[in-house]
Amino acid sequence: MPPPPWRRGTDKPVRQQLGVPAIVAAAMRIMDREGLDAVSMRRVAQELGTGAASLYQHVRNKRELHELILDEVFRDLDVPEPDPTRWQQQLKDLCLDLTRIMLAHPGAAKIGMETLIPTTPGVLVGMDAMMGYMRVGGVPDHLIAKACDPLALMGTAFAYEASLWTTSAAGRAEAHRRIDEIEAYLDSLPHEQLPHLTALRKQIRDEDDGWANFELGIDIFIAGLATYATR
Amino acid sequence: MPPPPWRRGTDKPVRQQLGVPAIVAAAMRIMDREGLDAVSMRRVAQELGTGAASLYQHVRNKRELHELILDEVFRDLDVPEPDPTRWQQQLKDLCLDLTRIMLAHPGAAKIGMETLIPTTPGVLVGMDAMMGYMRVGGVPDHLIAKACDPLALMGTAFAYEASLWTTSAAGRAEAHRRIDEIEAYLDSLPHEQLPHLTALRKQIRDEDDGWANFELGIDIFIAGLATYATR
DNA sequence: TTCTACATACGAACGCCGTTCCCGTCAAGT
DNA sequence: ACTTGACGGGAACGGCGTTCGTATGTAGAA
Repeated sequence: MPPPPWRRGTDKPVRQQLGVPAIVAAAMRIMDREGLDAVSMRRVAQELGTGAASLYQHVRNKRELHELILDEVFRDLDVPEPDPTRWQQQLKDLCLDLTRIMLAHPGAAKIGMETLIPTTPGVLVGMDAMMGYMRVGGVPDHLIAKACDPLALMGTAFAYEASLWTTSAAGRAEAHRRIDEIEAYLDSLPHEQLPHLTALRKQIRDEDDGWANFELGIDIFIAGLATYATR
Repeated sequence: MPPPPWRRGTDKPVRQQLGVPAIVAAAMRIMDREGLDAVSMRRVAQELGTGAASLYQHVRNKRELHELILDEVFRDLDVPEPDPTRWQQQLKDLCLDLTRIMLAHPGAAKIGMETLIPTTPGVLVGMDAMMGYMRVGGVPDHLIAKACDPLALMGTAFAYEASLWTTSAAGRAEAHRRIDEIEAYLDSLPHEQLPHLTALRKQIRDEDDGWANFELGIDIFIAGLATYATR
């Protein structure tokens, strides 16, 4: 039973109850629906029915808000216990999963690239798991510290690139326009210019499936890594 | 003999001679000095002593201007003839060189990441060379088309990340602050949480040299690629 | 119960941004 | 000499991140 109207202090509804979780949730809603560029302080505030200034009580600045989104996304990562007999598969799965969750929230990958060293808990859990797989696989410690970075970078960078054109129909159209441009350019050139690009035109056009492409990239890297393993 | 002063139409000097090369040169000057974010239409126009609107006669929009910068940067790449006996070294050198020139102009890497598929001549020359090395190395054609992408992506992504903190003292300080944050966080946790991250703390802190790190990443990838080569 | 102090909410404003409109001006073609 | 069309650039539109100052609801003190 609601309180009678005359007891309400104001005709305005109850004062907004802001808070970090509400803000992050709103931001993610906007990001998934309209893309990362739409996640501005003003737009998020609007989503919550308030003004931009209010957000600064809970969040230092836009960058911090973005990092909070990234953390939220990483919480979807699940990390099985390392198993020495199939560490390569596990490592690969983790990389693919990492990329998958970023693609599930286009925009997250961009945040991942822009954030120097993500320090939020969700991200650290993922890093720890990745290191674990390499350790049980017998990759030397000094190598792990160095290999972790490019591996995570590959996943993030791929997700970033993919989200550029996967998201919108406009992006996809743009990509095809670009490929056509290149083909036209190749045609306009004497054949001895750019011979390899010319020879591989077919393969490039066929290779439409970016994901298989990426999966292979990870395979290659892990194959290289296994070369260095001692066990 | 110059015309007498009273014959001049205005006291202003001769009409500005704009043009794409002048604009790109000015933009690069600003980028190298103040970073990519400072390369705004207004700022570039100011550098040329004119208004922002004037630039739109020569350049479709800001994105196109950025791509022109990227092309200019890629012109610094030099590409030796492929040599079947040392294709791996050549491939590695190209990747490193690619990354080096991007690091020489911080901001270029960000453009490279943001640009869906760069179609400018300078970039295509680099791609062609990369494919050439793999072909003489006996990497199967269908694989080349797929491997080229992640390889270029690794270089670009690394240069991007590196330029985030290499450029300014502020960035470097930020990076160290982040590492300290992580260490403090690890200390505050029960030991069984994040065990691998904890175990590798030393290696992570020591590994200060990002470049060696990246070089190793490329090595690993090429080692993996050689696994697939038939010759 | 009334008053006070404090944390929070938020309108307004500052100085940026990309882009477009529109008009003045100059140079080349007729 | 006149016309025309391409180019330069001022002003304006709508949006941005962030800060300042003030209003407001609440919790604790008197």
